[in-house]
This record gives sequence, structure tokens and C-alpha cells, in this order.
Amino acid sequence: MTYQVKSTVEDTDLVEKRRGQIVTAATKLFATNGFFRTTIKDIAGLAGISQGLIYQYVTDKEDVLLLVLLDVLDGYARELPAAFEGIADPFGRAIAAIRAYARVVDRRRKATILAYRSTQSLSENRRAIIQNRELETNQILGTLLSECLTEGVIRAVNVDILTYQIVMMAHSWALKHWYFKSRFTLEQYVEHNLDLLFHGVLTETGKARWEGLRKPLLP
Amino acid sequence: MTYQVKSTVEDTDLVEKRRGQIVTAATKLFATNGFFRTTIKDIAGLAGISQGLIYQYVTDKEDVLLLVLLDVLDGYARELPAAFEGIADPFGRAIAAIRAYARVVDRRRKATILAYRSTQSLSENRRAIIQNRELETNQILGTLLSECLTEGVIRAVNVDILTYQIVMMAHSWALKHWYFKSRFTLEQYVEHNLDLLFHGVLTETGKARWEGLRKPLLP
DNA sequence: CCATCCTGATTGAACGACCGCTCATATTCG
DNA sequence: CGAATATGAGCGGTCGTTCAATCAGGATGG
Repeated sequence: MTYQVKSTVEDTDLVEKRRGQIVTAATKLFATNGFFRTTIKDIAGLAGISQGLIYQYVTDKEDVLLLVLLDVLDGYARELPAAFEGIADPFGRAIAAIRAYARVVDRRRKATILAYRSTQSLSENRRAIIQNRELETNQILGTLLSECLTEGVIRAVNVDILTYQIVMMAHSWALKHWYFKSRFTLEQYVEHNLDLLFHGVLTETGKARWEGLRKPLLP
Repeated sequence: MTYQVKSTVEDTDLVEKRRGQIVTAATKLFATNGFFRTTIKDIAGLAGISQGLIYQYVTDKEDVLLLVLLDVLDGYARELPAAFEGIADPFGRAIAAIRAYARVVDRRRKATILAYRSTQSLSENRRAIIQNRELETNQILGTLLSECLTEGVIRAVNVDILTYQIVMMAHSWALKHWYFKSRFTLEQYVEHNLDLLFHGVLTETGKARWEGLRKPLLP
């Protein structure tokens, strides 16, 4: 939780508070103007502190980006489990989680896009931290889906692929919002995708035809 | 094809040639270092021309980015139709197109990521040009899928949603390559996704259960 | 209870480096 | 020779980062 980001200030509460200010301001600015167009001065101004002070709580401008991205991913990991904790049945849990995931992405649409835009601007090791955090979140979904599989409600598909299909379905709502927003509500978007995902698109004729065109599934 | 990017040079062939050099160099540099970390000097150096000359063929650094992104999208639009032109049967055409699309994305993986990273760095109107071009490419796939629908090989799903599912499946191969590369080959990835897409994931039990959990599909 | 001191937090001016873009000049070629 | 094309030094501006100076507030001692 307290990240491997160094600070010269000892007082933990103060560090928490100041970083909170910095991250809140930086998220807003990065999301609208991008990482490179945002200056430390901008961040300091919006956070209500001086430029110099930021460097007591962070070593780099890149560190600010790391803190922002970690905060976004933490948001996912925090809000997801709450959505299905009351539900006993695995399939119900999975569906609640998927719908919740889409809602979380929708609420943080700009921040989600920011993650795609700027994770690559991080140095190798900082990027690895972010990717690991993403995997942890996806693991939550992956586990739920595995349980559906053992329950016999979904067939023996590759869970990794399935998980990423769902994750990308949610992310795409943010990434392609410029297209979807005038055509679907979030709920319509999600339910159409679930319908596709669960039933598939082929008719009986189609399924027969596909048998002649498919390639073997190896792993 | 010749874009709404201004040049002070008259000779059309020369413009084509110089822009080719510039775009090739810039694509390489943008893809590895990002738009903002790449300098005009870098581009000029790799293209084998002087900094000043770039501004005879382009008004802005942003213009270079626009040319690069248009080139990537043109690549899609050019290579896709070739993949299915010999095939008569709509379903076969659609499948050939999907597989080809994934291969094109794979070949231009870094450039595809670049598009996601930096389209937002463009000014409003230049971004609109890019988004339009993307829609045109997707339209190729959309048409193929509509034909499958009238052929009765796929059921009456929303073609917009289906198209974007497939597009994002291909893009995800690039976006999440850091995850997939150690787990699947491109072909495995695609075939698993097609299997999911075509047959759906639910078992018969699952389908019955889903009836109680689904929400109505409006549009 | 106040004056003094000290430590850690905070400020913002300034440094140094960088970079997009221009323009006076050079080169090329018909 | 002259028009079109090409060069690259340099201008003007920006921005990340540092650091000497200031401030706050608690401890100390009279």
C-alpha cells in the first residue's frame, strides 16, 4: 500500500496527506492534458502547495505518474470485491463482478485511458509494478470464472483468454467511448456484450460451417 | 490519400518521397520513445535530412504524428481487403478478414500501441481525421459481418458491438502483448478467441441460469 | 509565562538543459 | 543565372529540478 516511492519527510500521516493532494491534482491534470503537457508547477498549483515541496514527497515527475496509476488500479481492486461479496452462487458472483467492473471503468473513464496512454512512459521497473498490479486485479475475475467452470455453468474454455475478453470489454468502453457514447448506454453496451459472450454468435447452420473452417485449439 | 497537410514544396513526387522518409523514421522513433521524447532532430537524423527541411513538408511536429497515424491506419485498410478478395462465401470471407486483421496488428504491434498512446495528443480536428479513418476500416469488417447475418450463419446480434469485439480482440493482442506473449502464439490467441466468440461460453445449464440473470437488450 | 532556540517543513527564484521552429545562407539543377 | 530545395546555427521559450532562505511550532530554560 505504501509504495516504494521515497520521501524525505518522516511523518507518515503528513506523507499520506501530501501525496493525496499531489495525486488528486495530478490525476485531474494528466487525464485532461496528458503527462508531458502537465508541468510540476501546474500540479503544485492545483494541489495548493509549492513546486519545491513536491520533491520532498517524490523523487521524479515520473514518480508522480506511478503514484497516480497505482491509485487508479487500487481503485479497481478496492471496489470490485464489494460488488459480489454478498452473493453465494458463483455464476451470480461473476456476473455481478463483470457488471461492477464496467461501472468502475465508466466512473474512471479518463483515468483508464490515461493508464493506456502513459504506462509506457514509465521506466522498465516502474512499469513492471503497474503490470503486476493489473494482473492482481484480473486475478479476482479469473478466480470467479474458474469457479463457474467447476460449477459446470461455463464450458471448458481457456480462462486466461476469457478473463482478458471481459477485461478488454470493460476497458473498451473507455477506450472507444468517443464511438459508443452516441450509440449505447453503459448498460446496453454491457448486456449486449454479455449476450455475445455467453451465447456466441453462430446459428446452428453457422456452427456446422465453422467446423470446416476452424483450426485446432492447442493449449 | 494525399492528406490535408500543407507543404511548401510543389513537386508531388518529391513530397511523397520526403514524407515517406519522415514517416518511416518518425514511426520507428515514436513507437520506441513516444511522441514527446522524440525530437525533430532525432527524426531528421534518422531520415537523413536536416531539421529545417522537415518544416517544408509539414507545418508542425504534430503534423508528423498525424502522418504517422494515417500511415498505420492506411496499412490496415490496404492489407485487409487483399486477405479475402478471392473468397466467395461470406462466412469464409469474414473469417479470413478477422485472421488477417490480427496478423496485420501483430506485424504493426508497436505502431498500434502508438496509436492508443498518442491519438489524444492530437488537436481536436486532427484527432477527428484519425477516428474517421478508424471507422472506415472497421466498416470493412462490419460489412462482412452483416453479410454473414443475412446469410443466416450468425444470429441477430448487434453488428456494431460484434465488430468492436473483434477489433478489440485484435488490438488487445498488441495492447496486452506483455502478458500474452509468454502464453500464446498469435494463432492460438486468435483461434481461442474465435471459439469463444462463435460458440459462447455457457453450457446448457449455464444458458438456463442466464435467463434468470439477464437484462433486456433494448436497441 | 514568555523569550529563545532548533528542527523539520515549506517556499519560489533561479539554473541549466532542452527543443520546436525560423531564417540567412548554401546548394542543386534545369 | 535563377528558382526550387536544403542546411543548421541560433532564437525564444519552456520546464524539471535544486537550494538558500523563510517559516511554524514545539522544546528548553529562565
